[in-house]
Order: sequence, then C-alpha cells, then structure tokens
Amino acid sequence: MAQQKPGSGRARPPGEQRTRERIMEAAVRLFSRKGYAATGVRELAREAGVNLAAVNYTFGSKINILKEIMNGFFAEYIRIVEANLKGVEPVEVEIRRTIEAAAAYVRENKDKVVIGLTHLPHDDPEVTELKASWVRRMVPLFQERVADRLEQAHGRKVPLALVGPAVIALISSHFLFRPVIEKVMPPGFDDDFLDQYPSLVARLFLHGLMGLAGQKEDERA
Amino acid sequence: MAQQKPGSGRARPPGEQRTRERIMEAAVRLFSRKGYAATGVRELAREAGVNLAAVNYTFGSKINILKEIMNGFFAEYIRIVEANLKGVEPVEVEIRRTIEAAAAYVRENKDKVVIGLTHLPHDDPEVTELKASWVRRMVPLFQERVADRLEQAHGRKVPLALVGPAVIALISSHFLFRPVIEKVMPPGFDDDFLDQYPSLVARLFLHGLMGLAGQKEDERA
Amino acid sequence: MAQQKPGSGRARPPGEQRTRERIMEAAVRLFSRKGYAATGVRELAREAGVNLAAVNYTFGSKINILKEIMNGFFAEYIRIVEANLKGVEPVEVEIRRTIEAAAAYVRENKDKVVIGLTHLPHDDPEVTELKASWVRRMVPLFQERVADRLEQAHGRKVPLALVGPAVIALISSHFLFRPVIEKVMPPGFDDDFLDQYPSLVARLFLHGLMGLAGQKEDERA
Amino acid sequence: MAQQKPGSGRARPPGEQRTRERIMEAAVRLFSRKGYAATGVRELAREAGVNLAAVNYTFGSKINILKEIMNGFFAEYIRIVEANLKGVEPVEVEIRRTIEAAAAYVRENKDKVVIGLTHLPHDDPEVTELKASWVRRMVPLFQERVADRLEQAHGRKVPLALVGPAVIALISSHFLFRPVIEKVMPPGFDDDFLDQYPSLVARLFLHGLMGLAGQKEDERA
DNA sequence: AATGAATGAGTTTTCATTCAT
DNA sequence: AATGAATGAAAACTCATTCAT
Repeated sequence: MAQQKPGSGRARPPGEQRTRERIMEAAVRLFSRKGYAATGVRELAREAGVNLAAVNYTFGSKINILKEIMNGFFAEYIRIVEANLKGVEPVEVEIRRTIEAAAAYVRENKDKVVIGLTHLPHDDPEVTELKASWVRRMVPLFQERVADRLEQAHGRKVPLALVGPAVIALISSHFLFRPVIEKVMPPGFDDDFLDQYPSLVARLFLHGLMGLAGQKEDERA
Repeated sequence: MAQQKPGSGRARPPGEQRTRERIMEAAVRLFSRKGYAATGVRELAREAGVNLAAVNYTFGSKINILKEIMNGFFAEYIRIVEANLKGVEPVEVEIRRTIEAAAAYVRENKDKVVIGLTHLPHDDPEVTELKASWVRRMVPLFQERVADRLEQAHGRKVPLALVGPAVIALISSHFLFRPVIEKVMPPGFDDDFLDQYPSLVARLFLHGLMGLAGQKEDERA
Repeated sequence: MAQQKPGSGRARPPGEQRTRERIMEAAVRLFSRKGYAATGVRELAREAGVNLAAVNYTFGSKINILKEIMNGFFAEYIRIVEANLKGVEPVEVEIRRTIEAAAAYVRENKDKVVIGLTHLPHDDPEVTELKASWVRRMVPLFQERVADRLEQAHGRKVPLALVGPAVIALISSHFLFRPVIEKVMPPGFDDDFLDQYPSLVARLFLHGLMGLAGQKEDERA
Repeated sequence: MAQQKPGSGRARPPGEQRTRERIMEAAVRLFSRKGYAATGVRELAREAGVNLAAVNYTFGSKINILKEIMNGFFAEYIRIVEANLKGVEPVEVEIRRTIEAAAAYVRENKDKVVIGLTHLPHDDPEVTELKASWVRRMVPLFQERVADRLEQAHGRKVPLALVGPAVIALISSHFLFRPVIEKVMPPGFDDDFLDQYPSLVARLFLHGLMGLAGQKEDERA
C-alpha cells in the first residue's frame, strides 16, 4: 500500500505518475511550516495539486506520510554517520567530517529536519517507537566510535544523553529559528554564512566536545 | 430555540479562583506532549478540570494561552541573560554562569521550553511576531556582551545567527528528545545526570564558543 | 421584574439610572440592523455601555426586550389610527390624515418599524401571539371605520387581508430598503424626499384604495 | 487523536443526488419561518434529511445558501419585470400586467419572498452588496419604462425611492403577515382571496401610482 | 486507478443565562 | 442593586477517512 508500482504502462497522461512525489513534496513543505497536526489533508491535496482522495489512496493515511518523511530523514542521517565514523582515522578528524557532512545535508533538507525535530506525537506510540528505533541504532554507533574513543584518549566520559541530542539540535538550530531570524536580521546577512555553515558548526561542536572530554581545569562550577 | 435553559452559573466551591492557573498548567503539559495544534480545547478543559467554556471565557481564545506561555518563557530567559551577562567580569566567566543558570531554568521548566522551541506557526503572523519581538531584544544583548567582547579578546567574529539559536537549542536538546531517550536508555541513567546538567552544558558550549572565536589553526575544512 | 422603580434615591452615581433606557436604545439600533437573533446579549451590553448581566437583570431575558419594542411600536401605531379615524369627517379625509400621521411616525422611528416588520419568530408562540393580539385590535377598527364606510360609499368590498398589511408595508417599505437604497441612489437624493414622504405615501395609498373600492371599469383583468 | 475512525463514505441509495435540492428546500422553509440567523445548520440538516456535514460540504457555508435563495428570487423578479415592461403597449396596461405576474409569482413563492424582504444583514457587506447589485439593475428599468413614461403622460415625477420599494412591499405584504393573519381571520377567509390576489394588488397599486402621477387637485396636504 | 460525494466525529468559539458575592 | 465568573448547550465549521462509481 505504501509502495507504488513504477512502470505499469497505464493509459494515463504522461508525467502524471508523480502523484506520490507531489504529495510528499507538499507534505514536507507544509508539515515543516505549520506542523503535522495543523496541516489538513485537503490543504495538502490542494498544495500538491492532486485529488483529495488521492492522498489516502496513495499513502493509506495521513500519518504514513509523516512516517515516511521521518524514515527518510533518519535513514540519511545514520547513513552519513556510518559512512564517516568508520574508526580508521583520528577521532577528531572523523567527528569533524561527520558533522560537516551532516550539516551540509541539513542545510539542503531544512524542511525534513525541522519536521523530524519538532514533531511532538509523544502520545502516538507508533511515531515515538519509530523515532526510538532509529535512536536505538545510533546509540551504539556513538558509544563505540565517539564516546569510548574519546574516553580512551582524554580520560573523561562524555554523556551520550547530552551529546547525542546536542549534535542534532546544534546542527539544526539555525533552521529551526529561520523564520524568526529572517525577520530580525538584515537582509543578505547569510550570503556566505550558509557556505561556511557546515564548517562553523563542526568547529563549534568539536571544540565543545573536546572541552567536555578533556582538561580537568574547570571542575568547580 | 427562543426560550433556552442555559447553564447554571458558578458551581465549584467559592474562593476557587484557580481556573486560570489550572488551565495554564494543563496547557503547558499538553502542548509540550502533543503540540499546540494537536491539543483540543476539550481535552485541555478536561485535563484542567474546568468547564469547557471556561477556557475561552478566561483566555479569549486558544492561541492566547500559547502566547502567554511563550511570553513567560522568553521573559524569564531574557531575564536570566540580562542578570548574568552584566559585562563586569571576564566574558568566559559570565557566559558560563549564564548558561548554567539558563540550563537550570530549562531543567525545571522542560515543558515550556519544548513548547517555545517546537511550535511552528510559521504562518500565524501573530505568533511569529511575538517570537521575533523577543529575539529582537536578545540580539543586541548577545552582540554587545558576548560577540563584541569575544572578538576583542580573540580576534575572530562569532556569527550570531549560529550561536544564538545554538545556545538555546543545545540547552534544550536533551529535553526535546526526552521521551525517546527514556525509551532507549537504561532506567536510572540520569540519576545524577540531571544534577550535572547545567555544568555539563555550560562546558560544552563554552569550549565550543572559544573554539569558534579563537585559534586559527583549523582554517582548512 | 420588567418594571423599574424610578425614584428610589439610591447612592448611585447620578444620571446612571439610565441603564434601562440605554439598553433599549442599543437594542433598537442593533435589532433593526442585524435582526433579533443575530444580535448577542454581549454585543448589546457593550453597545449600551452596561454590564453584561445588567441586561438579563433589567429585562429578565433577551426576548422581553423585543417584546417591549414591539409593544411600543404597535401601541403607538394603534393610537395614531384611533386618534385619526374617528368617523366624524369624510372617510377620504380621515384616511389621508391617518396615513400621513403614521408615515410621519414611521419616518421618525425607522428602527422600531423595521424590527416590527422583519422579525420572524413564527415559531415562538409568545411573539406571534403578541403580534396577533395587536392585530386583533386593529381588525374591527379598520373594518368599521374604513372598509364598511368605503363599501357604503362606493359599493365594493375592500379585502382587509390585503389592505391591512398593505398600508403598514407601504408606509415602511422605503425604510425597509434604506441600506440598499443608500448604496444605489446618488447622495443627497432625499434632501426633500423625506419631507414629502408622509404626503406622498398618503396619496399613493389613498388613490389605490379608492381604485379598489370604486369604478367597475376594470373588471376584466 | 492520531488514529481516527471517521465516517463511512456515502450511505444513501445511489442516484440520490438530491442532497443539494433537499437542503435548498429546507432552507427556504426554515429561513422564511424563523429567519436566517435563528436557523441552525443542525436543524437545517435534520429538516432536509441529510447529514450535518453535507450542508457545508455542498454550499461551503451557511451564508451561501441564503445568497443562492436571494439570487434566485431577484433573478426571477427582474425577469418578470423585463418580460412585461417592454414599452410597446400603453404604460398602464404594462404596469398592470407586470404586477399581476409578479404577484402571482410571489403567491407561489411566498417563502423566498419573505426571506428576500426580511433578512437584515445590514452589517454583512456581502449580502447587502448582493441586494444592491440587483437593485442597481432594476433602477434604470423602472426609470425608463415606468417613471419617464408616466411623467410624459401625466406631467408629474414619481419618486423611485418610494414606488420601487413600495411595489415589492405591497405585493409581498400579505404573505409577510400571513402567520398572524391566519390566527386572526376566520378560517376559510381566503378561499378565493388568493385567486383574486394578483388582480387586486395590481388594481391597488396602479390606481395609487396614477394618483401619484396625475391630478394636481390634492396639492395641499 | 482514480475520484466526487458523502460521513461521523471532531474542532473552536459563542450563546443566553445564572448565581455567589 | 449590581456584577464578575462561570455554565450547559449549541453554534458553524473542518477533520481524516470511505466508498460507489
């Protein structure tokens, strides 16, 4: 029901098979601007330029669209982490590269990220479980390839419950506040800011992480 | 339809003027768990233990409850910043103290923070403007008391559009993911994690900020 | 409950006893513009500048305000008819004088008239009965002092079920359409139209009535 | 709240596309008895025998039903006027024929007429504008084909702001008061009254109009 | 495969009225 | 005598979903 048969050769106007894609694009746009709950299926269909019934016909139900968006986002995120945190180069180098890659991805997929971060269906067990299952895959990854190696190198434990959420929030924070930032900052402020974004974010986080892992000098706080 | 037998006036024991507070508390709880849009006024009234009509009677409309929560959160946040970033002690000391105070506040007001961070009425101009007006007050504060002083001290500009959102997202990130973390981490993982939380967060961010402001050594990235 | 004690000498700010009057005035204005059902008690209280509860406190219920307005209008209308249709002068003269007086009253009390004419509570037995009881007083009046005398003089019956409603509708018609007329006619169109109004209306109706009562010449129609 | 078990699609026997018509009929009945504002959508749906949501689904909103009724009434009214006031026969003949036709239409469509006459949304600009736009089409029609010709023939101007509203009010007046009349008159009073109605009304108004247009004998008033 | 018409359950908000003070 | 706070009921409308075609 969620998987579409691609080349069924039906007598439909060509280029019209894109119903599914158009709905997805509209959903990403709308969910990220108004939130999942505030977005109606009618509005979604209108924005996508498809028939109202096509939404449920294609995805089975509204919630499946959200799930698909989230799965796409988390899958790509974890792919980036796995591709860069291979454990063959120095931790610092790998971490920096990972964050830069993730930040670049986030920069190009602002909307999906905002959805993944802000959706709060803490009551809907299905969605919470979906999120949890992805996080369960990330925890050992971070534990082995970041936390353990940092502890070995610098002697301090870094708490996963802090840095795990922190990376993702840090990377996304600018885009989470984008609509407000645009109202407040002078136009053109980000002409090259976005170019530097991945590198800036990586430096910010990497230094923070090192500070967390290392130097005992700041114990009294 | 011409003769109506309506409600019967006040019913709960007199002196029970807590209606407003009870609605606010219920709203903070529900909005932070399900999001503003997904929370119905009915549910809100039930959770608060007040009459359905009391919600609109007291607040005029649902959106005003959200506005009040947000105003409360931002007002306190800015109060903390102003109280700690006075410009009399070394920047680093002030920054650390500010973040620790903010993190402690966030730890005690998880729900309000989550609401302020995740609500996405990027279409509702009133709410976006509310957020923007608070941010407009913060920008010069951060500029003068953090960015400028750091530039003087270490010679590098720190981009406000990055670090501004970053602090707030960093401080809140753990609580943003809390429901998922609880499903994934072993029970009891945070017995003293929360105690250390403000200090950990402060160290993480402060070192990151210093890395951003200082050492030119990592220019190629 | 509907009757107020006028000079009770209470220690209230002077000139403030006018609550009742202010509500009545506001009601006449609003009911005539939006209709009884579309006018809310809150709006009424706001327009009158009195407390919300004062409305029900003073009048017992919203419907009583309407009844009072209607009673006032019908009472004055019947008073005019009785005062002018005394049966001592020629019918034509009396009819003309009656209509002119009624039209003058209507001109000065447009709002009340519009209310009396347009309110449609055909389901609310109380209001229909109120209207009916006034009409029951008018029927014999018109029968004896107009219909019978015209029949004697000109030989034809004039149907009361036609001319009774007709007079009142005719007299009021201009004001019933006023808001539309104002949009359609050039400004200033009625600078002296309203002065002539009673006389014009009287002529229009009187001639019509005579045509109805008299000359057999137009039998085939 | 995340999984909803909603409605079950269409239920009534297929080919029963009468939903729209049934709603319209019920609306005409109810609006004319209780007024637009006092008629609830619930009641409307019940009376029409359709699902509650069907009302808004079919018409978009309650006000559109009213607009459609009014447009229908005014369109037919103007059609009658245009068909009969062609300017080829003597004015008197044409006027009489027009009024008789209009009165016959009104007699068969009492409810629509009552709605068109009594609805008072003098605040709702959309409805007032709708009325105004129809009246704007009538004004030149009456001016050229009635007022001008009468002035030529009898030498006196007839004020459009009086006679325009007057015809329509006169023709409709009996039905405006019908519910009251029925309570007051003896049963059976109108066994042939309604047959004669168009001809009576035409005579009443035509003579009135002539009186207005002609003989200077009653100048002092 | 695709859709127009419909559905039951829900939404937020407003209603006229009441009553303790 | 007057009113602020509250009430049950209903208002108009929208929801995601369904199903006959």
